[in-house]
Amino acid sequence: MSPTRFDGTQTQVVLRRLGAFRPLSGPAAAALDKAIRERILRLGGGQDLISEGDRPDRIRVVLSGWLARYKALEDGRRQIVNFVLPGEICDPYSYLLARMDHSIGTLTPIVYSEIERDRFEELVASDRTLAEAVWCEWLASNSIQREWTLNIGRRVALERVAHLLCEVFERLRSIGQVDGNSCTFPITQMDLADATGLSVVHLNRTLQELRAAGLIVLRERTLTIGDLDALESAGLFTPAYLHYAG
Amino acid sequence: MSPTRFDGTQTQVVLRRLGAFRPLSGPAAAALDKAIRERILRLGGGQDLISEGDRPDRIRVVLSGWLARYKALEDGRRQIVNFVLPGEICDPYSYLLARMDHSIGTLTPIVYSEIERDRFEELVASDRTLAEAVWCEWLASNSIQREWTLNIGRRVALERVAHLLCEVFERLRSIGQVDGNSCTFPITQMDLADATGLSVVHLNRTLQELRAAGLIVLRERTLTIGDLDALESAGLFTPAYLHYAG
DNA sequence: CGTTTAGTTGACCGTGCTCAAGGGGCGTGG
DNA sequence: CCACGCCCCTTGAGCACGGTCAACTAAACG
Repeated sequence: MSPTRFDGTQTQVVLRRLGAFRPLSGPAAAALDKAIRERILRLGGGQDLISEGDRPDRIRVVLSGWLARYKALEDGRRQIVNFVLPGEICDPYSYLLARMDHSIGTLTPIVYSEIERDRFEELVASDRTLAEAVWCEWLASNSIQREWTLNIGRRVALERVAHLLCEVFERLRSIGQVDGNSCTFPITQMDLADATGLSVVHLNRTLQELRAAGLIVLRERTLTIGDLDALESAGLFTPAYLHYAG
Repeated sequence: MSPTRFDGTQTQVVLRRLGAFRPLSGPAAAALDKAIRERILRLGGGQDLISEGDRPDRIRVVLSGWLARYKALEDGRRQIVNFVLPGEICDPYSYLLARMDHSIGTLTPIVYSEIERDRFEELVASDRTLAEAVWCEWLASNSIQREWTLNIGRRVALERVAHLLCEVFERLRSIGQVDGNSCTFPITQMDLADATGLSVVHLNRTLQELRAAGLIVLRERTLTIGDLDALESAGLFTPAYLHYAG
């Protein structure tokens, strides 16, 4: 499925993602689905959805494509602090703070939906399962954030990259976007380097190490994991921090 | 003030911290203060308040002393992913998830208050300013989390340590716990190393570099900043991400 | 008074960075 | 249609930042 097409079924990914934390009541799911469909938008790759310093005033949910939360230093150094994958809410409640403390940019072209603040608050106020699902989704995102800090602070390059690949694969699996042991992996090595705190050169060499060990095949924007157990072991990966109910 | 004494005024630090995000209504502040006073507890240094894998089921707020959120790898590597300072809420809403994804341990003896989940939910449901303040406090904690990821991923050792010292100083200032250009700094170099993703040896040398440059004096659990502007500049520190309303 | 914990220093080494160059794919314009 | 430029990936060489190992000191503590 092309990331820029919208075929009318993609709103399902949001319900599926939230449903991984709390089963949504029928009415809540219907109301959320309706709200999402009212304002579907697109954005090309390499664009900022919102930038550090902006005033956040609405909610956005990703229907397809990948984004990155990132922070940049003045001299150009950049750190991606998390990915935002399909089904995820970009910025729940962030309008409570005056300014964005980080940017959210597209890594690929995306399709997303915008929901105004008031509308969003009505939605979560109207149904407890929905409110809790949104909360959990956000708490899980914070948990991933912490795991990334551990990843960058205490894992060596090979572990670090392996861990990230395992995480992305699991996150995509939870929304039904893996096919056997393969998934789309539409980002550049420079993005991966900025996500792992490595230089592009060293990231490249680390990927080749993983390839040479038969753990992954990564080409043409597709990741295939040769031996998931081995990759998880190489990355010291355990999925508990993703907080999926299953 | 000894971190283990409770003199009856320390509940103020919580109101002060929350008030930095939203002015609390009088009744909300009074109700919160009352709830905090009902169950005051103590814990020695080097203890876990809650451990990874535990089921969270209540709220705790820190009245005095420092804690760390941390994650550990099986082989002993440890990463502190954030500090929890006086006035902060350890785990708002984390009981919505089944298991803790990280541990929270004391770096010093602490005084804290426990509030049961139901009681806490009543409190925040009863007053919008309180609910928003709690939300903001949590959002700000997430923001610090992101800054730490940037810090560890993209700043070199000297910048990294300088940044952390600036941040802690600002956080303590916001709760009135700095004295001029000095503040208590009650943690070991090993804790600092685990917070910055450095080895103890290299952290020690980095501190000495900062000392030699006249930027800091750090001894006997007290940090004195010689030249705050210079330290902030060395750490590429800007306080916007702390989200203080002032 | 012995033991433990925290801080410090030296020496050596390795992981990962920098700089530099080249190749391949792809879109664009001449 | 081909040329060119751009982006992304890859590779080599050299080096530096920061890690590891080890030993020693000083303070805290029982």
